[in-house]
Amino acid sequence: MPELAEVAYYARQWDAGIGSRVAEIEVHPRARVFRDTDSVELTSILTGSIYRGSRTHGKQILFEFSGGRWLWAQLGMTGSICTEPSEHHQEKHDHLVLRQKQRCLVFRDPRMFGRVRFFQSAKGKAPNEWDGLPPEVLSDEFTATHLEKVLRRRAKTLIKPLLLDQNFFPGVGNWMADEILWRARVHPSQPAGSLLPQTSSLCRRTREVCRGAMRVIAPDWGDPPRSWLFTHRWKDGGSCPRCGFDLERIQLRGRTTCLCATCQTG
DNA sequence: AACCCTGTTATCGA
DNA sequence: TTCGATAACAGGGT
Repeated sequence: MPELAEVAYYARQWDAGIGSRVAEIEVHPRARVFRDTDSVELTSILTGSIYRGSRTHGKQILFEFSGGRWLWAQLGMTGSICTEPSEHHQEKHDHLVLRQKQRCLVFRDPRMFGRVRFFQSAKGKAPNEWDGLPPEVLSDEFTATHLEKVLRRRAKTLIKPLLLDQNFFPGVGNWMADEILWRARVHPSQPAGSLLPQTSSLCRRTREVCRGAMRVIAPDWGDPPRSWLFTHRWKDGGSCPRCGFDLERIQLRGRTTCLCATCQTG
């Protein structure tokens, strides 16, 4: 489910618990979401700490707790983050429940493609891995020059699968990639190297879609406007909001890709 | 009942 | 080395 802006939305869901103590923790210790961490250690060390707040990087979420304790979450396909009332009973897919006096902070994920990792570090210092993440699309480092290097380095890779590569476009997921290519009028199966002449427009569209998604979705999960491809892409018989031509769905690297064959050439 | 899925990773082979 | 195809993960919606 979640891409850049949805992830940002979820990251904020625990905000009500900022400054409050985690009195008790419930985990599903065998859950696949803990495959890279020790959930027993997580439980014993995190209990009693105070929730400080969250930050995101692409699809990654980092939750900070007092005493240099951190939870790093990825939502996979079906992960979500919410709060529940203090009397909440752990549900089937609630893999992590942080109980505070006034509420519960919950990580939920039916398919368990998501992941939760526990880190400890010097106070106020994010885990080392966090600093090694690639430039975010909406950061100043994500320039046309930077994008050009990416297109050259992965010249033979088809542009759509490349856009889904989190090493280069952190936060971009399936619908955002389609939206970017539709706006840039680029066919998703163009090799990245063939798009060098369009680097600056591709860069602009990429940033535009990310910024737009953050504006519309991140604050309160708003619906994107009808002018976006997004609202038409899943409907059978959907048509291009720009030219009215029938939208097409193809498979690329195993992912459904929606495009307008009239607007997007190549 | 069959097929779909806003994600990621390992493996095999060209 | 790089990249594509494929499967696997696991559950819910249509």
